[in-house]
Amino acid sequence: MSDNKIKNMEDFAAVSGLSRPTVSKYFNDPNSVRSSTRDRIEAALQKYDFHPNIYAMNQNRKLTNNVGIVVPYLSDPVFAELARKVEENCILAGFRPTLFSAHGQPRLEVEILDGLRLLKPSGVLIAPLGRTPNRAVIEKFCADVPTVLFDSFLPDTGLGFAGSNNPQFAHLIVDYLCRTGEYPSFLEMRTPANPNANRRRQAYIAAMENLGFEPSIVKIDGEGWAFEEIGRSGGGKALLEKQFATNTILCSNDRLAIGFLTACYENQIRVGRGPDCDIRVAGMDDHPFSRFTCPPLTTVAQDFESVAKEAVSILVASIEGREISKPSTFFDGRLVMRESA
Amino acid sequence: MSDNKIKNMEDFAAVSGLSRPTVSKYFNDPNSVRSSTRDRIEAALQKYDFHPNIYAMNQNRKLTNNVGIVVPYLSDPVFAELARKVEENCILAGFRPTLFSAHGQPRLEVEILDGLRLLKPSGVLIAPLGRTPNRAVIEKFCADVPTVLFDSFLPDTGLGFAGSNNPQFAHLIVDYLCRTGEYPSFLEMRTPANPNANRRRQAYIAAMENLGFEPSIVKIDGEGWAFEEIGRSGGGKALLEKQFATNTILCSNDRLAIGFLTACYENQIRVGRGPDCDIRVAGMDDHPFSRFTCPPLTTVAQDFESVAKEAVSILVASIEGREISKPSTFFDGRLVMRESA
DNA sequence: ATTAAAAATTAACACGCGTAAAATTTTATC
DNA sequence: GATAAAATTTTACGCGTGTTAATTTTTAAT
Repeated sequence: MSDNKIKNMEDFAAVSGLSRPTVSKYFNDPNSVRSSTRDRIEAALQKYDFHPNIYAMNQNRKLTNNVGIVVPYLSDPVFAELARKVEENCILAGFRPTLFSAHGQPRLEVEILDGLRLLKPSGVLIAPLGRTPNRAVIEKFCADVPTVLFDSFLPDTGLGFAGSNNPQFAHLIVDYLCRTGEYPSFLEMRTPANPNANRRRQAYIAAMENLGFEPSIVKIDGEGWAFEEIGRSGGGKALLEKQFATNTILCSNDRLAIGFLTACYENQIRVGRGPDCDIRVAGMDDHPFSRFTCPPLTTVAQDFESVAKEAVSILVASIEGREISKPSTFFDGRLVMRESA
Repeated sequence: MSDNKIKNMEDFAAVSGLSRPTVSKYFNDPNSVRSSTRDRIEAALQKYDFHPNIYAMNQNRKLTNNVGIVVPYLSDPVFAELARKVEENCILAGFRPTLFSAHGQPRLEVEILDGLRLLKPSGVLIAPLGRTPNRAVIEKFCADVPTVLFDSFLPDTGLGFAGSNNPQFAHLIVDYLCRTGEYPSFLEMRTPANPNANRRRQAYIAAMENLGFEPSIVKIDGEGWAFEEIGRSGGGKALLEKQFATNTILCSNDRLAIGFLTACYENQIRVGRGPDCDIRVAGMDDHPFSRFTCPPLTTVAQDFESVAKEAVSILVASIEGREISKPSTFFDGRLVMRESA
């Protein structure tokens, strides 16, 4: 640990008895130098702990080691989990991921993308907010920077996509609910913050018609990302006004369901599938807290791990110049039966 | 938008009819040039949309625009919220914040700090994991990089600290619970992931003794950051074994309380302050989800906004060379009365 | 031991911008 | 309009690394 004034690669090359270009080669790919050379460098690294200046590196390199990860709303535990797994996979693939959240604001999403351009990243993984005005911005961005979309699909944009098979989610839970009791009414926001909501609604309708039932959708007011509060107030109002066609409610997502469960509690409506219960409630996503609601929420679990892995693997393939065999993958969800339905 | 091959500041200076050093001055501080000059540059910016290469900038600048934000666990919505507000305040202060989560792993916390050194940030805001083996690492880091701690206090470390007055939290809620009913037993993890837990326990003891009651603490097993599950399983076990001295349970934090509420539900124990209820439950933090538990959780709200603002303001003061009048600030919590207690 | 191939060295330029000193121009003051 | 002050230009060097071409050294194969 005698780091005697090793200020740059020049100095470090000197103390390791090599030339700077050789050392530079090593840092760009340790396997590009002879193993005996590699050993000398690594021995010197132990003694002097030198780190190349990343700004000087990135200034000249065609490809930085940076990867940007952008999610619409990091305070939403579903996205926090997804982002965590994407980050993990990026690190495993040898990248330096940087995490960004649009905090639900389209303006911020644009700013993040602008900032990312300056970082000259090797690639970007983005779960778009999905708001119409930003579609063009994201398309433009994808044209400039190797970008993989995840979670929320945009047609003909980016290198590829990995996300959930939202229609399958709705079919799965609708089938389950119908099989085990009354057919479900659907609860959602009138203007969903996330475009996956639309696919889930459409699949709900299709699944219902498939089984010969009349779809029944209750749309509640509320803007933004405070889904629980929207589910509570809007869902409570819908309950009081008896807007639901049946006593089985399928919520567009778990966060909405969590708020709706609170509304049920406030109105002394017993939730569950027991004989003494008034109503069944189900969601979609398998939000980290869904297991801890009262009663625990029946839902469809997203396969975060597969989504994250696939998204990163598309990016890696593209960066390494390989063909992308399957640009878009939609992973099936898994039914999670708990006590709420 | 006729961006005709403007590749660097040289080119851009040419098309704006100025010299490169003047343009460079402008980008480092628009007010450092004459207003007529500023206008010419900004007019040219409209036409050519040039952005200085941040790698070249940061290579030579004494101070980069970067600020690192490090939190122990981003999937915990309490930290997600806190991080969001810190980020917001950094942007307002003119910085480029980058967010990192240690994901509860001390090893990752060290790696993040190592990575941050390379970024040569103007400053770092860190909420330490608080695990003993990392204390030395963080102290060393603080000696090298201007660093402000938040949320979790470490004595004699960094430029300053902003966090919650955890002892006051416990006093506040203990007083409330004693005033409105039976005195509380305390539920916590045997080996808390977060060091604030220790301050809360000590303050619970002090508050109880202050009021002439015998403190009663139930410690439950469980490692890691899955607090809800630990609260559910450990709390449920404690309930069955009748470990609690009273029927009022104060949980060390909201996430533990959320899990404990689930345990109560599973054991058909009615939670609340009504005459038909069996038990009262309270937490600390005001977790975003606490308003939506069944029943809604009585708790003490952290003043995230003040903590974030103060932490950033300490950093800004230090960077601008001003005296830091008050290095450590502990913000009081606000009692949030809901139905659980 | 000879020879071809692989790896390392040397020398040099490039990247894009910060910054400093001296010379020049512009602006403000009286 | 003269003078001082402020802003800008010119010139030049520095930052730490990537990268390339020509040369030398080392390794592997015969």
